[in-house]
Amino acid sequence: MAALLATSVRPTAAYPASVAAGVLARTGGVPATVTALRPAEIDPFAAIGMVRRFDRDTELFAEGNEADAVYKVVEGTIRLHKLLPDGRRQVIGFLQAGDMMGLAMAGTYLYTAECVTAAAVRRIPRARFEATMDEQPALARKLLTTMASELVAAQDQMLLLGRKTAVEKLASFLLVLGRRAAARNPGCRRIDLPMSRTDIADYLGLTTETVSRGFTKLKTSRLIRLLDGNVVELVDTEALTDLADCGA
Amino acid sequence: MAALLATSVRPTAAYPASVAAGVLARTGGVPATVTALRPAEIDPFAAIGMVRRFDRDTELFAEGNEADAVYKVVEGTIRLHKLLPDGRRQVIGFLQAGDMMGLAMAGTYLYTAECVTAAAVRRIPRARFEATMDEQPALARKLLTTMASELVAAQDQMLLLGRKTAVEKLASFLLVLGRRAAARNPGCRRIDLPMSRTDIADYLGLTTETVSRGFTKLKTSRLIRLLDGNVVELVDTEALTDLADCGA
DNA sequence: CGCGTAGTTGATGAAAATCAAATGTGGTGG
DNA sequence: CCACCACATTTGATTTTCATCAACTACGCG
Repeated sequence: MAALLATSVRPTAAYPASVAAGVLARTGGVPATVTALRPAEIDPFAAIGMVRRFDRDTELFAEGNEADAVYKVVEGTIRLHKLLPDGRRQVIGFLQAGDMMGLAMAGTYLYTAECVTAAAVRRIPRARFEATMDEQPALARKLLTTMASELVAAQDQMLLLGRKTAVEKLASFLLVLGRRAAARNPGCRRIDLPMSRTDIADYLGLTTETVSRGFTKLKTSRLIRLLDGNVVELVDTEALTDLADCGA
Repeated sequence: MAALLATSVRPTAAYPASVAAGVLARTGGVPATVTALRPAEIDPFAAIGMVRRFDRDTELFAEGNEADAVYKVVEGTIRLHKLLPDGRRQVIGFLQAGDMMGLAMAGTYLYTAECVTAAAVRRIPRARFEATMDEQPALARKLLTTMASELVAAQDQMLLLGRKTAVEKLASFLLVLGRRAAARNPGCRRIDLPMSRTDIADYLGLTTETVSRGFTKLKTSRLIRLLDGNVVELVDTEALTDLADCGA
């Protein structure tokens, strides 16, 4: 059960919020004019905090660190995990642009956050975060909705971890990523898998070997195709959904 | 994998909020004067909705039902679960007095809620709930904190389901219940287990047989004692914590 | 080009599921 | 009050799935 070595935080660049908003508009799929017109309504945090860039495998914060800030992913993929004392690891989730972390409201972070890919992350100091909520009462309700859907995702993951077989877990995982990809890019059946087999295994409660065998099985039965560059094509979404079963 | 039969909703009694507040004060450990003085500050929902009583094994709502209300448990134990099409069941959580459900903010409930014991539940229609949040902006922030700790619990449960062994799962489960019990009744090492072995199994991603063997193992190694009336005594909390490992 | 790591595939083992049966327990009716 | 019944729990035997151990292959990078 390999525990990834935690590297220290090494931001490769930092921008004030105004510059970063431009970065977001340019790199994201959203037209720059829209974000420029009413950034606060689209993202209440767009004007708060700094966007920092990090190399892949960099640790943003560790389980147990003082929770002094909330983060919002601007670009790249972030991995959250928890560890058992003997090194067994559970990946709690993979975050992409728009996802938030550190909202746990506890004194310390309850999981470790690391960059799966090079990433840009907006860091909002807790004091600023609280102040913003004081100014904008509607914000708490928006966040409540966000938290609610995170909770729903967590419950789906419980069903997956507790009751699904290895192949069902993998099919579910690919379908969820497929839906995320389709949301950004409608009709797209291809998904990027920037994370390693070990990451996937630790997310699904399996081993790398079992994940690998799962991919082979799905490939052999023509439900997916493995393309170059860690890209997977969902060939038979129908059959994958049957496998994954539930509404997750 | 036995799926419990869903019985229809059969409230055995209903009280207006004012009467129910009295019931709460009398049956709970909180002095009646305190709840009587400032109920809204202690529980913003104390004056909203109706408290209904239900028999054990009654279904409150089912996965897929229109989510037209939010609930707060007043008394008794409620079980939330999700099902796979083939009947495999995952218990998402056990709720006790003070816990809320139905906050998912989706159009339909995403899990089924059933009474483990006879229970009293305050039902807050969604419209009233939204209106109350409009009136009391601070409420959303309180709920945000509630949701955050639910999310934390869900993440701990992911670690449990994905990476812990059968006995570790059981030890963790007992410790969490033990902490809950101690919170209500400081120093208490005895916990009531109103739920069946099947419920526990479906909560921990195991079978009843494995849960039973786990109890036997913990009993034989003198970490717990099984008393009459589904009561468990945590004899060696130290050793149980070692077994359960993590901070969960 | 070769080294190192990530991923795949194969053989074996262990934990938990499944199958099966015995034992307890609470509730009901005689 | 007791006997009986249905069902929950425990215990035992066997099977299955997935983890572990081991080897090989492929890919990326210096």
